Amino acid sequence: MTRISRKQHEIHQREAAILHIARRILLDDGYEALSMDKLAVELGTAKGTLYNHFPNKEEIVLALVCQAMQVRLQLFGVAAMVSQKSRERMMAIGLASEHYVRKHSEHFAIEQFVSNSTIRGKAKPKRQELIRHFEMQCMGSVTMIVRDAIAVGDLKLPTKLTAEELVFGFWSITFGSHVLTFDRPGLHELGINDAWRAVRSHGCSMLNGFNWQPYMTFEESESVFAELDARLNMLIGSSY
Amino acid sequence: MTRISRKQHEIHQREAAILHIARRILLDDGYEALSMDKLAVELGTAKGTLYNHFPNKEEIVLALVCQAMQVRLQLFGVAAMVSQKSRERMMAIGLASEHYVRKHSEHFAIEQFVSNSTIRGKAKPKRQELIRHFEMQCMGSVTMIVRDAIAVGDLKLPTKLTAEELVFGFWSITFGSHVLTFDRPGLHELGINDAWRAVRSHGCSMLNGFNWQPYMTFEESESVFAELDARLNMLIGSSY
DNA sequence: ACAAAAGTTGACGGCGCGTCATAATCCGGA
DNA sequence: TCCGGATTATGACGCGCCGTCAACTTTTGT
Repeated sequence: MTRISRKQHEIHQREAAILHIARRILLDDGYEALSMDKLAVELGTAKGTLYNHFPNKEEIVLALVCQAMQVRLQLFGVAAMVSQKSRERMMAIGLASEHYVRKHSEHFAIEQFVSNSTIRGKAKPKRQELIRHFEMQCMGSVTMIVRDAIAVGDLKLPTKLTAEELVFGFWSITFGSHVLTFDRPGLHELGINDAWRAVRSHGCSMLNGFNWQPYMTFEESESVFAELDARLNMLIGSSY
Repeated sequence: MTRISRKQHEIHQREAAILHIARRILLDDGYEALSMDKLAVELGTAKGTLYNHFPNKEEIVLALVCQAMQVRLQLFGVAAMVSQKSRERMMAIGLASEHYVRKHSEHFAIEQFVSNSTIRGKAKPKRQELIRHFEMQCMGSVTMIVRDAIAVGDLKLPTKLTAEELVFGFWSITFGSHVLTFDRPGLHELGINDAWRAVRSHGCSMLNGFNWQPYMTFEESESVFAELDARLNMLIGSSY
């Protein structure tokens, strides 16, 4: 009995160790540097053993991606609860994204490795579904804010646009700018001094463009952002 | 004399042939399927010959990326001339992006392969500069529209935001949504029925959020988009 | 016509992924 | 305590890929 659980525990622990080492290699030396042989050596086992845990290299990376998406999802969940006012909740989602990219860049970076690549295709269907599930949950948590805003009368959907399509807009700008910020070297030299501030500003403009009440200039919104950020950090801190 | 040119011509032609074949393989079978051996076989020469033209595989792909960026740059150039009104010129840039992704997807797809990857690092500095140059030119052509708009009084920059940072916002939303649209399978199932329309709508909202004159509801803007698109297609057609 | 320069070739070294026969270890029952 | 079947660990191996290089062929200039 104790032996069964000991063995199973050991196996479970090793799975975590594999992911841990893999993440370190990915972050330190990039995707190219991650090889199964190296991983096995660092783990202190034979290569074959790795294949008892993961069917191929891609699954390891995608397992890391799943971890990352969970972290983001959690942040979004917290952000959605940070205020009663619909517009502030939406702003908080933006902040949560920013927080994720800046403070959990190790996760964001790993998401980037697989974003436009062939890696996804090599995963087992189960993993693909899982990833899709996280994506939907993430999107769902934001869509709910939009629906609430409409219900309360803070927002009216633009012509023939669904709530999801509106979320898509926010998703695009956040995703787009964060990707650009993150892996474009030297935005600074292009005249973009504070990309993060710019993104917040653009998000604010977009909400104004949607006529999402209450209207807010970016100056006004900055103190709100500060307040939301503080609350967000508190909630995140307490949720550990 | 004729022999000199014949030989040089042959070499030049082969370079084009290499790129042509490489593009086909990339688009048909993905990045993983592109191998130097295969390329050599399809080209009908020995592998070593490839290395007289390109120092490594990545350079081949990045040469394709350069071609792609030139196409985009050309489209942007045309778009910037499609109207006198600053806001319409900006809208045309959005349309040009859309046009690029939809009608020249073979180029856009290739840009995607290298977007967040290790490939860029393996290129020669010269190629890196070239890519950077295209990027700056692209951005510059849009920044100019913003500056013009400010000069004419159609637009006032938000607080402490540079013209480049404003362009960055547009770049983000366009880039972000197009990447999401392009390589996320089944946005449709997420409730996003017409992603292209949604992007145009969001761009419009953003411009309104910036108070870029003249103010336009998305309904109003749709006919403008149609008109601009027609003019764009004409200009593009005539520039071939 | 001929030698030097330029271009071509494909076998080779090295590396990475994933497999599989073999060896080691674990576990329940006698 | 010991045994035999089941589970897990191992690492040499097959295969495919990249980039090199010495040997070979073609082109160029004289």
